Amino acid sequence: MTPANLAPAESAIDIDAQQIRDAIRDAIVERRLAPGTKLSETDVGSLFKVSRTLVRAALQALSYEGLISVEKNRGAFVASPSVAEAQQIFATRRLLEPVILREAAPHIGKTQVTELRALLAEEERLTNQRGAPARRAEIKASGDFHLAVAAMSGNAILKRFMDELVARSSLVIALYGQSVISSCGHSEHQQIVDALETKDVATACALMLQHIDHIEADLDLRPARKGSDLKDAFHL
Amino acid sequence: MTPANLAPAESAIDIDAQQIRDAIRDAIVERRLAPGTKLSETDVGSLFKVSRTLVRAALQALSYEGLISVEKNRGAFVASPSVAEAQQIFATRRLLEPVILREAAPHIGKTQVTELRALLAEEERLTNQRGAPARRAEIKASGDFHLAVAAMSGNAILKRFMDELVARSSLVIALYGQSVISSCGHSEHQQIVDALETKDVATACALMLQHIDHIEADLDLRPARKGSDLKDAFHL
DNA sequence: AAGCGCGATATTGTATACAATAATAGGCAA
DNA sequence: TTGCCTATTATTGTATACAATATCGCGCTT
Repeated sequence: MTPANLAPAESAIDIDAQQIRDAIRDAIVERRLAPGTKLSETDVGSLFKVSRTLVRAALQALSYEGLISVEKNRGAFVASPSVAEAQQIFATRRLLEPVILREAAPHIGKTQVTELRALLAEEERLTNQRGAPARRAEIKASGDFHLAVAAMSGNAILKRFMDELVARSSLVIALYGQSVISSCGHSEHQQIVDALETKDVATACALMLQHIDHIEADLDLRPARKGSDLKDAFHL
Repeated sequence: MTPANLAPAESAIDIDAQQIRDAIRDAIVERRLAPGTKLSETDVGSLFKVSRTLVRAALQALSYEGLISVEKNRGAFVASPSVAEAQQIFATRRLLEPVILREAAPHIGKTQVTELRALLAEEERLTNQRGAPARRAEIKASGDFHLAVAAMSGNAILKRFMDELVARSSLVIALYGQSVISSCGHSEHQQIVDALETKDVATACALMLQHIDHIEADLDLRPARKGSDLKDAFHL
């Protein structure tokens, strides 16, 4: 499969590695590229009208983020996190997000609440809209909420860690998600903002943990899936 | 300055990007390469007897880790974290290391304690040894202790986050450290292991925070240093 | 003498060419 | 027909060539 669904409107002249990286990352996060999809250097290159050099740079960067895996002499593939990796990703989010919330809380005033509510509004708008593009935008918007909170912590390092975790979460949801319905309960984000607005950090943290639980509850993280249990797959 | 102190014994045939990256990272972490040092692509390439292609790949990877900064059309330099960055690095360690400790604690049994004590013994051996190479090894060993604990958490993602933080901490210490003496109080590591051995996680966390405080206390993180305050520098 | 501008030089950015490895298909033998 | 082996093809890995940009030094001007 040659991904023809990669470059939205990047026909602007003079693409650089960073833009390619962002375009591919967006495509992965919005699930236009399925886990396992091969990203051939020449294909991607011709798509963006650049040489393999820049493509390789972009792919290398994405592999560092854990969004693609490059196999020596075989090429780059959109990552398919194993069950174990999926569990680690969410375990890490459970550990980090409360910490981030506590860090961010002191910096959250009227301005920040307004900013977060704007994100919520956008989420809601997308929820009420139908069609695949809206679903994709919704996935991204849902992640953006978590990232916005992380940014408010004022700690760029934490923000970067969350960038990675949110992006990889999207992959996990693509692989193991069951309900087609939105990945993130929108109302839960709302409740978290409410708690933040009243400076009730403890409640906000509790809600965040519940929220992550709910996301993970929608996942089917049973061991199978890895070819080994073929008989099991047919037996039922 | 062309770094002649980079490749220890890498004359082994067929170096790849990963090895170059590791060699440079070690050189940075062990402070054989000072912050601000320029890493010219051709120089590094001829040093390892590879083309610029591989060097660029290695440099790109290191820039993701925050160990070097690449300026467009100007080249790559060993990073010199600003005061603000330095503070964020340590702030993040203060947030993460207790979390890691709590995660690791359940997995720490006799075997793990033995492993940690072996690291402590190595640290002590180096402390009692004189000469620059021993000092370098000591810096690395001190970081290795923190990384070993992170590894015991069983969470590869947390481990990777700590990899980055420990490496960058080494840069900060190189830049802002005052005492020439060892960066990490060795006895503090020992106390932490003692607490872990008795499953006293709360104490271990408290000791860890104190430990980080002590490291940071040895730093001179006053704003100056950035050229702007020349008059201040001479005034005193 | 100091400052400015311009040309020479060196270094990085990108594309391409070549080498090495893996995937594929076809044919041969059992 | 099935299985294996080989030749072919395609793709990645690495080096090199060329283009673009920045740096440095020289000479000119004021």
